[in-house]
Amino acid sequence: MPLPEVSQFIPHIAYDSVVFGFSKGKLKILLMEYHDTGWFALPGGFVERSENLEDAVKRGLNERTGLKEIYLEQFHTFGDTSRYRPEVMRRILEANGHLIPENYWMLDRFFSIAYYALIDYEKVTLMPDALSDSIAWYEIDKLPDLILDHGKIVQKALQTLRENLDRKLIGGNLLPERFTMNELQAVYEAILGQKLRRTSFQRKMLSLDILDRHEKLFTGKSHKAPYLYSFKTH
Amino acid sequence: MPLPEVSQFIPHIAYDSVVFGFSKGKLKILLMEYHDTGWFALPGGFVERSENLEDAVKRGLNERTGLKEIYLEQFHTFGDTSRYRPEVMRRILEANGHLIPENYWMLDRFFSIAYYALIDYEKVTLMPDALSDSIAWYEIDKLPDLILDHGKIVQKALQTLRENLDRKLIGGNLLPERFTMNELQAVYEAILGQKLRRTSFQRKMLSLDILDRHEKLFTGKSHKAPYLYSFKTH
DNA sequence: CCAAAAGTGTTTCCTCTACACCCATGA
DNA sequence: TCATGGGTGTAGAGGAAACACTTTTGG
Repeated sequence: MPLPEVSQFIPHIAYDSVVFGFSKGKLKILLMEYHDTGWFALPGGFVERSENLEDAVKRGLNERTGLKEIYLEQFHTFGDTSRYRPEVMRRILEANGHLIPENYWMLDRFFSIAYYALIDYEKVTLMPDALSDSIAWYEIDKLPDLILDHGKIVQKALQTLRENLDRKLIGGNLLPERFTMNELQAVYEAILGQKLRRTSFQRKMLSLDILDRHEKLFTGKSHKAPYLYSFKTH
Repeated sequence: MPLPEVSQFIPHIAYDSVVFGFSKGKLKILLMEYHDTGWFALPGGFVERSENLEDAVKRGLNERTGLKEIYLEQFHTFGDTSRYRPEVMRRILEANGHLIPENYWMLDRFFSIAYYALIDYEKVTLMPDALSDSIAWYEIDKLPDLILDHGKIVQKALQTLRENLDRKLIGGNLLPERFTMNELQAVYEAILGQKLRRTSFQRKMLSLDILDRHEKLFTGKSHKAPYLYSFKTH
């Protein structure tokens, strides 16, 4: 695959996405590992000349996860000069066997507009891009070192997610359509990083009047079967 | 003054600032009026090649208000293609008597990183820039029409300000060092757009343990003199 | 019947609200 | 002494937290 031409994209502008998923009781995010470098990074990309910013982010996420409808939230734009480390991108491109032209646009200084996404872990089909060995899930508290300021971006994403937890009905976007109260509580606990009281949590969620109660889920275990819930649509 | 050269600035990237001040019981923001167009816009600018984003915003605000220390908060980046209206900037430049070169960089598509600032109205000395007739205060609910999406930017700034009102101790940045409880309440009411109860407000503020109480303020009016307060520095 | 987990009732505590009252000030 | 606005005391309403209790399930 040839190097992207600057004529296709807007120079100096990139996005990075922190994609949250929930599985086996753990909060996870997606990371790319670049060929032959051992370097990890957030999935990101560039904006085409006539493309809306948010459409660019959705396009990139669709290419890597196969998802069409994605819950997205912009949370910060990173524009410090300390992000300007042309040797990092140079090494990534060279490790892919590219010959880099003089003054190549991808080695310029970039401003990164950061988004977080919330997705249903089960619905994702991961597809690495041309520069990457892999794209995979990593537990939020067991991340490898990331390039540039991507570690800081993850921390800011997590902080914003916590602040928005009550205001924006985040929980549902990380679960399948129908879920038990226990599963929802596990999501909240994973995001906040602390245990919550079972009875208080249940009452609080029910009092918000945002859940529909459905049939019970029989698991074969010898105890009362929990109800399934879904978020109200309107 | 000659047209700025692209070599000095990063193309495609701009910032806009919503500068809040409080005076005579009203919440106000700063607007520029451009020469010979009747057009109003937020104070904004470009980022120099080796300049941190936030330093660029502070530089721009310092040039227009004379203030050195400014409370700044980034709240959103606007990147829709609908913002790309080169004829707007062309008219502004031409109204200033400039001859515009072919493919001039200021007529390109721009992404705008928006900040809001909170400042002490009394400390400001307003200075218009080269393109503007004036820079002046406008009451937040009596704004003229603004160019491009600047109206949307103001709305988003106000919304973010309201959401952050409790979390970030905003009130103090809009007042002088020392103020009465009544003045602080007036700031809150102006931001929220609604009346608050006097006694509840006082108790709430005091219970937060963020205020120091100082001497009384004697105004010569025939009633009990209110205490002056300041925000704790710690 | 038992163990385990889900769901609900109840008591307690704390906070916010509403309203009243007292205080300080200058005319 | 009065009018005005500032500050605080207090009783009641509302909601969160803690704990106990009941319910449901399969072994």
